Amino acid sequence: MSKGTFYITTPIYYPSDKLHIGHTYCTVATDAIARYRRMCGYDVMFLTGTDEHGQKIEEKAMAAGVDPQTFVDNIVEGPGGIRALWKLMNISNDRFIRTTDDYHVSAIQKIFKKMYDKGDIYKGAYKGLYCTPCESFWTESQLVGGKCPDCGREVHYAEEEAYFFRLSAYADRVQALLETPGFLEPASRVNEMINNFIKPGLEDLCVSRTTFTWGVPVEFDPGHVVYVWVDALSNYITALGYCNDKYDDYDKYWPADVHIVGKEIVRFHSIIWPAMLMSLELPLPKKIFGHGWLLLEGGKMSKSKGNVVDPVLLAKRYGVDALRFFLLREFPFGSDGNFSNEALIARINSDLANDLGNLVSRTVAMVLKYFDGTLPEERQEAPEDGELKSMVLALRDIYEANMETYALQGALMEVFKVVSRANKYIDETCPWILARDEANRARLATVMYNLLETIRVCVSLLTPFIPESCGKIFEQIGAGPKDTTWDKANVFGALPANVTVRRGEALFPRIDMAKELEELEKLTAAPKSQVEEELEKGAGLIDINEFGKVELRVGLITQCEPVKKSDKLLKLQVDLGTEKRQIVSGISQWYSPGNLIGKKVIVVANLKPAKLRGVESQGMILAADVGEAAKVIFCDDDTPVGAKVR
RNA sequence: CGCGGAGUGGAGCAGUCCGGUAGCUCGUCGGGCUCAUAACCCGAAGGUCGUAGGUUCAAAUCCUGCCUCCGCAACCA
Repeated sequence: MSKGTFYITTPIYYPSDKLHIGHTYCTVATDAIARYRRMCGYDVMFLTGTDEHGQKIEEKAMAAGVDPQTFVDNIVEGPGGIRALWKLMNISNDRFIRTTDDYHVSAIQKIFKKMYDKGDIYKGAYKGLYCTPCESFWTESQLVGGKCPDCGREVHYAEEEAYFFRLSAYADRVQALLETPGFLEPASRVNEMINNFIKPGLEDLCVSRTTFTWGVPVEFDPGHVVYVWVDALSNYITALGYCNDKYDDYDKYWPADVHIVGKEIVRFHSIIWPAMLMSLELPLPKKIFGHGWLLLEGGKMSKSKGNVVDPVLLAKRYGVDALRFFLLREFPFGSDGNFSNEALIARINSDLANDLGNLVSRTVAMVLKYFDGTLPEERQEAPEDGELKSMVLALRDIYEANMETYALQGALMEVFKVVSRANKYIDETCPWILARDEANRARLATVMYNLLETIRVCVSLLTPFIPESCGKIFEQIGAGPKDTTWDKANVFGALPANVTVRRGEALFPRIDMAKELEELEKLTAAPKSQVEEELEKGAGLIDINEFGKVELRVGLITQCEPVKKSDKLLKLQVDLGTEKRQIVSGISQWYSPGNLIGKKVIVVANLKPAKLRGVESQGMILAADVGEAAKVIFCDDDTPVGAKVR
């Protein structure tokens, strides 16, 4: 019966913040694929998890006043955390890995050592210009006036020891791999990888850090911690038991059939990860699939835009299945898609409520009304049954073809074509007219049976996408577990002839679009401003002396021009009364030179100079953040130039 | 000339590889039906396929230039 194994993974997510709809999208898609494979008879291993090390976590934990482990424990396992989110979203992962799990940590140390012993990891020097007080390396181009861009002090040439992975040694093999059809999909990503990273030359990769401690220590060289590449990517094998005794499935499931990843991390998975595996002399994953992003109003989702969509809110409001369905039905899996509340509600209403939910509802209602819920066994076929039946019989193959190429959207579209056809079939056969004459009893029963069979097949195929709702529908149409298998999905006539239906609740209630949009607006429109949040935390308060360190003055803009080769920068000449300053400001998207010349603004006069796009900036002008945009603070015309502001 | 994606009826998209009557979903308008979650079914209106050239009997599709939008990367002091 088993068709073999199928190992599928999501990325391991970084628990520095709550996860948003984008992470949910990726995980839900992976879940649907995993469920599909199980339904087909594969022995599936579906892995997801969290990548918990690194400087950012360390800093976040410190800011929250807890140790890093407590911090990540809370985000991962705590209430409203990542595991709770996956439970809510009905994710069927077989395993969950945390990179802070003991077995993973010790496995990473062994992996690191293996690569070191082989000579693929070597101790080298991270060379560069070093600023001692800032403990930071800078490249030539990052320097400002030859000095540290952070503090403005002198830098000196220094070397710091670090471990490097000989990525360059695998460049040719990686390129060949990338060019292997089917390895990296969608195929458009292949050129991107080759043009951006292979062609310019692959450099060896720094794989250890000494600047923070929250990571896997390099066993044979304390003081170094393993950097994210080795630590995180290896999760795909440590979770199977590679280099550890916790699990024993490596031989069974590796190599992975597919790593589902977001397009932003395609590079790590299609270049660095294979090179690491080559070094370890392990088989390579069969496929990397880079899905697209959900964009909001055409732009990227980001915290600073305040437009991060909360999956919990949506799932609770409309149902987990409705959200799952929307994500996978609305967007082509490989490309970016525009998320909007309108689209969500429209999709739920049209496909789930109007087409599928209503089809089930009207069919069950008719069987109850005309036959008291149980069909008689007499049948009478008619020519108009043919088209519906043949569509149902052809559906599984078409669906399968789509699913095999990760065209989740296409698979769903095909199922709904048949759902629509069934609705049309009701109109063609007019059961309510048949019901008027007892002589049509056999014909009427046939129509009902055909509808139930159509629903059975369609819903069987929808199970990987909306598992819970499908269970409820099966109950309503009287389908038992043996009627809803993959093998029965290309059979017409699996339900018993005298099938009994049961009335159930409305599965997908229709949503009042205008009302809901208003509600959603209210719920999402009031995120706390950053200032409020910081005040709440009691952090970020300064005393008057600290404020006094900032020298603010009124300045008159006398000249203004765009900085060449820059999208955002304007070069301003500002008169401060006692002196003139050149200030570069990133506001050209919102202001043209004409709107600025002659205006009075507030200038931070004692800011250390910095170089932006090669142009020196001797201060900064104050502007308010308005979402992504900036609004410069202008002074009244009669404010004297040079006046101190406090 | 940094890398990549995209511009197709009001909205969102398919079609572009392999030129040949421009298609889908939603919305709008008209009609039908009454089993059903004011749902369902039928019909109609609406597009010089970003733009300018070129190749061709024929271009949304191939070639060249240009414009606009988006993402990544660099600069939002």
